Amino acid sequence: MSQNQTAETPQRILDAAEALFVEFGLEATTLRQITAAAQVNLAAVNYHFGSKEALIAELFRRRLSWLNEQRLQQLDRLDAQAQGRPLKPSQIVDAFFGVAVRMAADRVGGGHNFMRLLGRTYTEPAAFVRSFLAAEDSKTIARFKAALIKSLPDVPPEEIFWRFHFMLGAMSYAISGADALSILADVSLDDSDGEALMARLMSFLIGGLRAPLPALLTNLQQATPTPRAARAPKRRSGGAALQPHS
Amino acid sequence: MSQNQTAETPQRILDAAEALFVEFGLEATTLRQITAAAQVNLAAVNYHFGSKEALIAELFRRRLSWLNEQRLQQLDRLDAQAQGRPLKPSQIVDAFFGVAVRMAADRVGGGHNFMRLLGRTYTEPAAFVRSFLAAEDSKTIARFKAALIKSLPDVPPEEIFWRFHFMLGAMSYAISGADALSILADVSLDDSDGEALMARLMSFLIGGLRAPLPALLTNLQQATPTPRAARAPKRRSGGAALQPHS
DNA sequence: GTAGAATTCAAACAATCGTTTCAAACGCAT
DNA sequence: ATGCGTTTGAAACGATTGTTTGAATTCTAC
Repeated sequence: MSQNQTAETPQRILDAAEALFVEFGLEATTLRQITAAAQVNLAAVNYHFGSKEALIAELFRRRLSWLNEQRLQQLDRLDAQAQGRPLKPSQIVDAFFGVAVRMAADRVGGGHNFMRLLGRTYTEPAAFVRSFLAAEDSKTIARFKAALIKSLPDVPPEEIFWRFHFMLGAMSYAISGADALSILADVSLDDSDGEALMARLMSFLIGGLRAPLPALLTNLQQATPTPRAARAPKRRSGGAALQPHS
Repeated sequence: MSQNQTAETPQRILDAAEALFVEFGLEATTLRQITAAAQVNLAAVNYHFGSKEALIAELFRRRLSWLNEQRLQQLDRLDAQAQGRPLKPSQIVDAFFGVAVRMAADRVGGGHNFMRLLGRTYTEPAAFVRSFLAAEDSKTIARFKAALIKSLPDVPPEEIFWRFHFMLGAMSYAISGADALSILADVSLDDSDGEALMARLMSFLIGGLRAPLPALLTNLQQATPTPRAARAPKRRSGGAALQPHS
């Protein structure tokens, strides 16, 4: 037994876990699912990684470090050839989001699965996930925000922060792609073409980033009713609530 | 005992569950947490709702029905006073996203909690959640998409679908707000002003929606390395992987 | 007040979770 | 081949999960 075929056990576990986490979520995916898919023993996860949490952390770390490395290299390249002059916002946006979307377009290497997972994770409730996400991303984000501020001297930094945040959301949903979109659209959209998605997303992002500043001190609330909680009108239609089994 | 103070048991359960789901997620939140927070007996959830899944469904239903009702009313109002002429895209966007953001600004009625939960749920892995999300939203989404298509006759419908999707993502992150933003920004942004957030988001959305169409048949891949999975370089720094307890 | 339905309560249910255990199998230097 | 550290294997661990049970309690109508 134990042919140790091509990849060693930790790699197999990471790859299997990545696919399952996308499908079922971090919490709902069990170690038994993962080890079964990876064709390794159940105890292998705790042996090689120490715990499920450590497995998740390592899973994100190996991809995020590569992703942010590429982003910073791209920004360095642009900075070098700009020779001190401020970059165009579209260049900065492309360096940050373009690398991510191109990674998401990589279906065979697993990048697609990971990016779908990552987009969801920025709003993940689990505290430990957000903590190492922040640790991995903070340096990169800081450099890109600084570049954007320098690139858009007429836009207040706080406004840039928010728009960067909005762009992250748009990218996240763009990568989640057909999953959530199939809810909304009766037609099935073709999201297999990563380059086309990239082009769509990029023009949207630039349009939003360069939009005219909001007139903050304008018309207050319009004729909209107060958004209170809807009192639940009636719960069940038919019979009483006696022992609602099955 | 059993003072049955102000709200009856099902309401108390729904309100408590809503707050806990935002904080810990749908799966990670236990019925014992919920019933303890609502100060009701553990069995009350299964008695009144039938199961945890049914509780979640009812929780989303009571808010979503109200939300989509308001959206459609707003669109009806605009349609009526437009008298057949196509609406401005900003009007349509405001009718759809404005109602949501204003609901998210309602912190006392629980709307804030729910909208944070909703934004995350569109990318939720759990199948049963997405199914009734689709059921609740499909009619509303269809009407708004039709309005947008009519409002933007020069933009291909498929492009509008995608941009609508991007807008949903931006709104989701906008509402998640300071949670995810605190990862990215060292400064603490003030997201307490719902009207200011609304203004920021709306100008971003309109800018993205009205952005020039991407030149789809342009430059192909640039000088970016192939986004393969990074081979995990080294896992642990120090000692061996023998019994890594604690 | 009393009967009967609706609700609440404490306790237990089977199932499944992440984790641990310890012996067996393996890899590899000598 | 021998010895030893590394990895795998099957089985069990305690804890926690959603759910169910059946008796007590409260509520409502007569």
